[in-house]
Amino acid sequence: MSTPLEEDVYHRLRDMILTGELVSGEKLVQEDLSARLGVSRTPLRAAIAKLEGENFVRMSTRGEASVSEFGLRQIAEVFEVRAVLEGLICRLLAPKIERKHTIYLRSLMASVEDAVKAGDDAMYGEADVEFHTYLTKLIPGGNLGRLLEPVHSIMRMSLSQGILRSPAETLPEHIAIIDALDARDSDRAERAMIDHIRKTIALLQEKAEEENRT
Amino acid sequence: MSTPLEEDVYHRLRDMILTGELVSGEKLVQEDLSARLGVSRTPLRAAIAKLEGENFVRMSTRGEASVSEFGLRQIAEVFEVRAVLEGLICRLLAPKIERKHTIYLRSLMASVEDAVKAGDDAMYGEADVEFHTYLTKLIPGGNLGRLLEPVHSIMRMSLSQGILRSPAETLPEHIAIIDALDARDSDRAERAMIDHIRKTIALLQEKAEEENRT
DNA sequence: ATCGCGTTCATTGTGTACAATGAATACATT
DNA sequence: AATGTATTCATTGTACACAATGAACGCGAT
Repeated sequence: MSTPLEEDVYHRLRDMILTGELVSGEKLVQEDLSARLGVSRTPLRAAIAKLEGENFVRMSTRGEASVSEFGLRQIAEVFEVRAVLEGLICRLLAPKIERKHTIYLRSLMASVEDAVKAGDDAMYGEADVEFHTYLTKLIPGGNLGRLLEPVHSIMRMSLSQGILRSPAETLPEHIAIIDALDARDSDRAERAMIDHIRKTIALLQEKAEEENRT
Repeated sequence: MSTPLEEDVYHRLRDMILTGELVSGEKLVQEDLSARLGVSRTPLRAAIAKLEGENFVRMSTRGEASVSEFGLRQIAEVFEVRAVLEGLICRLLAPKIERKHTIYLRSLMASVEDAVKAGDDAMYGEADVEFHTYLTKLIPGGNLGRLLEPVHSIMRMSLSQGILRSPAETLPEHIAIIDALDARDSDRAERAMIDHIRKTIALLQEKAEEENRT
């Protein structure tokens, strides 16, 4: 029992939400879930409380927990936040970023390009997430990082639903960000990152409208 | 028992952290706390888990919970986030803000000015928080608002420690923000808010250095 | 004196039992 | 039939008891 059950349950529950195994808005019945996960209600409640703090779960006025709603509209909202926060990251990072990091990111992008040319689209999304989480993890202190972790989870979720722009669009944008970082230009890096994410937001809003129309 | 004990305990615990009754870094011993609050460990643990999700509490590798560290340095970090997020709020709000809101904010600032002239500095901080939380609550959906709630708690904490700039500096900045909102100028409103908060950050960093030197 | 070892002790993690609450259902009354 | 009312039932909230784990401490061997 090296790892507490609570933590395990927390991760599993979180994954269930992220993968859509637990659908948005679905009620979380403690007894059912504890049976399903093979644990008692006690660690489950702890996990739910933590998820509630992270806003993955909402509590009704009664005491009923339900999965927070993550429709296209909500994802767009979260991405607005993501845009300015990751912009901030670039701004803070640019003045003193080390070469090895930008080199790594460039190589990551190069490998994506190769894979896409070879017809392997699967790894593209993963590399996209990696690009953004990598930058986040470079910030010392990790306070900002902790704030962005749930946001990146949502990002992963959104692209598991097939919501993303083509590499042909995003790759040059990523490169532009790296270039600005290499140039130690805080303003340009921040701007490039914000523009990059806002273009995805525009796509999300388009899709949301389209969905509403039907 | 209309309100669940968990929630009550959660609020009390949170306040204890915010008011400094529980000091930064202090270990949270469940038995002690439950005795102190007059409840069993069960609702206490729920509250701690939730606070952990909100990053007010950190868990050690063991299982020991401790109050997250909020020194000047950390507050400055949080304020960086606050700056871009509240900037975003202004950006989103500006295009369609209603007159009555800006009128209210102006009257709030006017009353502060009067109070300060009369020598009442106490309400100044409160009005400052009110200014920022009011704007936050204007955003529909409340997703962004939930994200900023803990941040504003920290803001309140910081000024209970007497960390703030004089009204002579900040009042004109607040007015400038309101003006930009009234003009429906998103860019200017965002910029004004960010500049406003970053000036406070500069003060925080000054203080932090000064503190380190001693 | 220092290092290793075993024993206590403090503290957290988990399960289970029970209380409390609100919702759904069935029933009676008009 | 419709409405109001009592009763069951599903579900959460709380306490408590016990298990498990790691730390502090003392004690003996070298």
